[in-house]
Amino acid sequence: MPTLRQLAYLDALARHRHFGRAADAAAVTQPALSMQIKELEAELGLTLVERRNKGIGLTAEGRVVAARAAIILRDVQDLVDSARVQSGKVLTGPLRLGVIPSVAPYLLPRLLPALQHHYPACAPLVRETQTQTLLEELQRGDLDIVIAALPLGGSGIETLPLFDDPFLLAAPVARADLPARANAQILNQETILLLEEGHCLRDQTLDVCAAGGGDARIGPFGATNLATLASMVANGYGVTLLPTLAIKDQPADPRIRLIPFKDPAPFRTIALAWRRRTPRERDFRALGALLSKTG
Amino acid sequence: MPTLRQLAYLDALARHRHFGRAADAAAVTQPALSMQIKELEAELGLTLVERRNKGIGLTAEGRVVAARAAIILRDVQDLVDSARVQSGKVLTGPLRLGVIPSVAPYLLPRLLPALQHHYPACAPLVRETQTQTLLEELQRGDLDIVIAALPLGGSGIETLPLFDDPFLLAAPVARADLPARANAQILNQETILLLEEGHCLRDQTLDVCAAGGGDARIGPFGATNLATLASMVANGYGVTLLPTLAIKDQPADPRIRLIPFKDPAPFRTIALAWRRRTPRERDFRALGALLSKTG
DNA sequence: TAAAAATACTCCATAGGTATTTTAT
DNA sequence: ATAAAATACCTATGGAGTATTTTTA
Repeated sequence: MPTLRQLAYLDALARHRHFGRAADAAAVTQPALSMQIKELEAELGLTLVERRNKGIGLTAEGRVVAARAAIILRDVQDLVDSARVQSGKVLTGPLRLGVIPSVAPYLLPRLLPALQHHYPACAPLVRETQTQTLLEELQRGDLDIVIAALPLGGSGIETLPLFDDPFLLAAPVARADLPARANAQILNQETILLLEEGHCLRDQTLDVCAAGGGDARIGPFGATNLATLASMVANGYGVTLLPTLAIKDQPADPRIRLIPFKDPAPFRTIALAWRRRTPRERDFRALGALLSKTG
Repeated sequence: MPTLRQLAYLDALARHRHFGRAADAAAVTQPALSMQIKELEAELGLTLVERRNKGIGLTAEGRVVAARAAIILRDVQDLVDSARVQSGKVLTGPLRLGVIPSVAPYLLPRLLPALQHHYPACAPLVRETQTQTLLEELQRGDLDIVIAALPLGGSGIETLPLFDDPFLLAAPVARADLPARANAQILNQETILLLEEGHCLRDQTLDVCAAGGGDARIGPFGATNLATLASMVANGYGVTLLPTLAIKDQPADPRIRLIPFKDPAPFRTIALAWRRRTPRERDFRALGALLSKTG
């Protein structure tokens, strides 16, 4: 029977496609990892790795075995996590937290100190990227928990809504012609500035546009973060929707006019998401409670 | 991170509830197993085992951890099996085969030699017990494959029908009053001898009785195998249904009269069953093909 | 020829065995 | 008092490190 160590080394190799870097990731030397892989191949009677000069590759069999190994390793991690939870410890140890870019800079400055205060034994590790990537990493077990906007599809994902985050229309302050209360139809006459493809906020903004008739002009550049988007608005390139979260703790840019929507105002819902089979649900609900209190 | 060895020892301990016997099962000495369990407890920060004088028990946490460990160990076995299948080997190595008692003595004498002949590297390990137990052991991964009668419920179980096995009415030879062709109604006038509770053949026989009106008398004893049942019939205690499989290769008892049913004759369907997620499906289909050819 | 993996070798941690003690009923 | 697990101690295996060679694109 192979050892977990061998499976972990194979997993590292599958991720890095390079013996040396995989060994670094596994915190051992390259020969140590090479030997274990060789041993595993001998034990299984298969060639798992195609040794090449530049960047090795897994064989077809190697990919199958590595995929199984990844699942096993995740389940072992779950076993360890379940033990930790059962020993009564709430939110202790590493917490690999993924957050979408349109939330991270506004929520984390409040969340992380609160987490440190209420759960000093918790060691959060934050990763910021788009929803799709976060969910994939969640499924693989590379992340423990994700903060993103609903809807969060994907089987095996459980969500806990945290709060609704209404959108505001952000226009250059010069646009005195705009009314005090916006509606979706207004957007039709405007150039809408958006985040890059793949950002959920982009899609949510387009949804609002569609609700208003849907023939707004789309700005030529996609921003990578809301601050950039806001400064594009400030400089008169167009208008955009900003989530309340993004402006509530920020100093208002005097060149931007923020216009609330008439009821019912469009909004997004920020939620926690985790793997359904996680043993750490109690941890995650505790985090949810903390976020609701903090937010 | 715990080692697979530690999880395997915990699994053995959960099964045997006794350090010494678990150590035997794991092919190590008792202190070796004790040490690893202790190490695992230290690593997880939990007490897994209640040490008592007579027969230890797992704690609540221990049961949870052991259940997870069992799944992980089964998945590792699947990984190894998948490697074996991928290396092109068909039906090699151990094959833990479960067969119901009303099939085993009639099918195995033909199956095992054929298996030995066509797949000499295959090492079958046969277990004979009732369907319910077989299916549980299949799910747990204690068996690789099961031969039983349909229907075989249970999620995650895949079945491959092998052949239909018609029932014959077995009566004492003195019963010349019975017609040359039986039907379900005849059973109403008879004392029906059955296998013990839990045998699927018992239920199938009762189903036939129910189809014939359902007020036959049930014999007072439940037999544990068909040979006993047949000898009870031979000695005039009543009648029963025998599957064709059970008599086709056996010397006929001259004191028993075997009466075929009118079409459509009642029958049972013998099938293979395996875990849906097994990596050995090719092995099992090969076995199915062999059985269909042999049978 | 240069990057990367395999090999050679040495060392040490650790799993396992035997013998014995402790514990719990 | 006895069965069973823990402990003590020793041994041997094997995993890991360093240094070096081999491989391959």
